[in-house]
Amino acid sequence: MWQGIDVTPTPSPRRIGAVDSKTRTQLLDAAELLLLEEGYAAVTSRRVAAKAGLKPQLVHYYFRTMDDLFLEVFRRRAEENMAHIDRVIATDGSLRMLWQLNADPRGARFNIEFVALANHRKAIRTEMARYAERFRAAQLEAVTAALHALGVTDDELPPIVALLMMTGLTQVLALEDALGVTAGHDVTRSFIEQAIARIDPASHDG
Amino acid sequence: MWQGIDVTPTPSPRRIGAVDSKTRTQLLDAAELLLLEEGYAAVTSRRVAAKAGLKPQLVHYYFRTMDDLFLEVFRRRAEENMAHIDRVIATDGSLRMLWQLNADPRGARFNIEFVALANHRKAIRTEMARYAERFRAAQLEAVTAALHALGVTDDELPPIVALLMMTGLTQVLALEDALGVTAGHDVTRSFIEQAIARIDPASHDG
DNA sequence: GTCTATACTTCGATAGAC
DNA sequence: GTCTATCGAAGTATAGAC
Repeated sequence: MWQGIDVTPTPSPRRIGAVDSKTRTQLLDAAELLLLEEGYAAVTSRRVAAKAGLKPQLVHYYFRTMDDLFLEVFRRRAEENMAHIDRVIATDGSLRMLWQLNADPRGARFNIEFVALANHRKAIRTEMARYAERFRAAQLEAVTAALHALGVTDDELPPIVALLMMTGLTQVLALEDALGVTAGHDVTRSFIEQAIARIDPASHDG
Repeated sequence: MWQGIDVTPTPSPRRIGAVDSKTRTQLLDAAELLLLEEGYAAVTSRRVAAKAGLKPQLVHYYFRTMDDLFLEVFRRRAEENMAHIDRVIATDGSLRMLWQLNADPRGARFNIEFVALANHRKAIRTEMARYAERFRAAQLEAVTAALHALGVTDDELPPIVALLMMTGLTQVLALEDALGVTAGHDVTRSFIEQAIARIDPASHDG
């Protein structure tokens, strides 16, 4: 299990609540919901507490700073995603499955907020980079195996290019969807699915 | 010229500074810089004013609300981008040029912040959607013309798919770059450039 | 181990002086 | 047309009571 790395320069003398506390989990849930619904700027100690039906000061009892809270929200989701990816790939590492894995719009939305946050919070940027590399490695391995198994050479289409295109495309679709701009999305999705079906006729939907 | 649409429900009686004021421009510049450097959460009336070397209350003299300020920052950039796109396409609408147009990392970064902002500010979401559609239409027209001129049929590669893939790819490259994750980026960029050179040998770099 | 009283800072916004 | 004095609400964080 992932332990989390404490990078506190001089450990604060202040006391922090137990990590297995039910209240702590409620605060994390509330923070995550708030982040998804209203963006990171809405995740303040007062609003998180209000959403959880608790006193604002409890946020700072369980999390030394707001950054610590953000980090925990991120890690929790990231670990879950990582496990999900590993599970799916182990079961069915087909191109079709890898496409579906990336096409989840909820994950994309979560991403948008954290990327923006990472833009100006060093601790979060570092943690995101760490997970981004793990996600990338796991998916690249699967894409490489899938393409090679189908006889696609690196000259025709390098696996990393296929992966980055897939990631970029799903990201941009999710992003525009959030804006309410969806022209051409269906056409694009079915084109990709047909392209996958063409080079990998064996894998098909349930 | 774009006029801007006032959607104020009941027009506030409060007085607002002239749009051609030099001070107003200084505030917009400061806000944009702050947004790029530290993210939207750093764009507060006090910090914007401090960066411009002015009093905080001036922000609310020139902009009724902080949302109005954000909208103006966005519109200013968006108009500039739109003009740039139109100019480039009119001069050279080749695939190569369209790729380079999207590959500008500064624009991508600006985008990230505003997408995150748009996630929970309706007025900004609406304005972003409006411009997203204009950008899309202009670029789609150019991509369609370029592909058809090269004999690429819609069955082989629909223009909207090509455009969304290009947009997504450049976005994901910029985004990862900001995180410090750049593995495979160079390989991908040169693969795309070679692919463009292959189907469009006439267009080449200066 | 859990929670609360409280300090002090910064926020957006307005009313009114020049 | 331009700018300032000031308000009330909300922000993070700590020290100490239970």
